[in-house]
Amino acid sequence: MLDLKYLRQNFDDVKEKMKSRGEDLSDLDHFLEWDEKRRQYIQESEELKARRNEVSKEISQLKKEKKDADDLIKEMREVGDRIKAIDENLNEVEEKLNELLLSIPNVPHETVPIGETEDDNVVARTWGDVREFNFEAKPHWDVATNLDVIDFERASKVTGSRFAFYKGLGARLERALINFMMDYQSDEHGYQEMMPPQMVNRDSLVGTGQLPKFAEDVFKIEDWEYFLIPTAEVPVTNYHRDEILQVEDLPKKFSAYSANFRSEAGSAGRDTRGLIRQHQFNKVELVQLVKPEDSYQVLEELTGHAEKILQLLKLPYRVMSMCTADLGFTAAKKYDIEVWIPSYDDYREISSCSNFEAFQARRAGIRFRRDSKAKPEYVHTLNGSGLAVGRTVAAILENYQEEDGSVTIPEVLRPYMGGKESITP
RNA sequence: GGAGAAGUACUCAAGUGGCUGAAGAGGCGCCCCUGCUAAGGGUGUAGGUCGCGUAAGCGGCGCGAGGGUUCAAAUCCCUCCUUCUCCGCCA
Repeated sequence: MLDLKYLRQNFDDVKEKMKSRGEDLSDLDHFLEWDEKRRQYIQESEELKARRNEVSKEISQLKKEKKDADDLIKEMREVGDRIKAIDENLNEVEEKLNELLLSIPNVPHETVPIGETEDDNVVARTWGDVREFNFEAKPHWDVATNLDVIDFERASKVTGSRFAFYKGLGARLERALINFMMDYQSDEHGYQEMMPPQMVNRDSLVGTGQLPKFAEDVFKIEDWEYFLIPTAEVPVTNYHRDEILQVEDLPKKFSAYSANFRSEAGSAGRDTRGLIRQHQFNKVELVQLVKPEDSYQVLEELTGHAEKILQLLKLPYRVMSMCTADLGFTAAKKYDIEVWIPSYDDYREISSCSNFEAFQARRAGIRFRRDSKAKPEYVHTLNGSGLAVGRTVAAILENYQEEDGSVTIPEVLRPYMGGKESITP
């Protein structure tokens, strides 16, 4: 959410920047009108309320003196009616204004490349050498099925498409990755470990920006105002919702493992095979709440924290700086980390690291005070996957496969795999 | 799920229609006295939000949340949320 006053004062500038995101701007046109109306209603209403407060004291005085106050009471009855009418108008326009504000995406940072499609994303750096196979490399779903470590078929029987059973060493590998990532992020990068609720209420999803605009992407629990989380970002960022933090508490660094649930509405037919696009997947998420002046440096650090995991797993990747058209709704700047997936003969997103500046903090009411006398300011929020576990498994199965169908276990994971060095048929 | 109790400022807490636009205490800030500690006196204290204003400032809202009754609500009514106690159920 953008700041009301900021939007009022920089309306044309914001409009221009929205254009660079490829946003439909028709909604924006009412803003100035509604904003003006709102303030007009507030003034009228408050003037009457001040009068009512004053007269109420007079009435109280008169009553005490056993004098007649009927005229004043009658007058105030009318004033009360007028206030009620004005407040109804006010509520109406505030609702519209709020809805509009909640639907406006974040303003891109000046360092974000301008672009019109995902093809305009910029490669920031690449790491590692793509392996040359001297045999025909298989896609991970074949590798996994042949090793009997993942069962997609029975998952569709038990649940439906886009689900998987991990079995045996496959399940162990998934769990090893979760533990390795969690351990590493807290031990080496100073994140505080969190295990969040995996369902959240509506306010939390509004806070991080999934609602109201993207309701079709999240699963809602029938008969409840609860939703399955699409990412641990939601519960963890909202942990401090509607709070004022002390400056000494910043930065807040949280790492959280959770399952993630996404309806993948609009993705029918894409990545239908394998682990790449599931309705449920595991992810370790990094979340930071920081002082505004620190957030861009922290974005670089946090991206590095995610990259480090890929480096330790020795999986080749590249970092993409998302262009204005591919930023998503909430980010002011975003890096996607893409891991090499041989069967796609391409890099695929495995982590997404974003600086939201105050966009989420304003929605969620997360503030801090620089000292005991200072006015509260909004924190900047950031998050990034560190990493998406299912896609990491896919990358390992493919990049570490051998001609005999076995898969070598990356060294750093072996302590988590009971010392095993490979998964064999 | 059933029965009951409670949610008031940083904390504890008084308060059943107007002098509570929030007593009192603790804590915290400032001042005085004393003075190596401790004690005492005075004084201030919603750290929120919105509107108007260049500003000083003025005003609205604000007693868990949202409605309602009333000239006037922390106080009366309704709905909801949370916490606690007992019972039931349960990994």
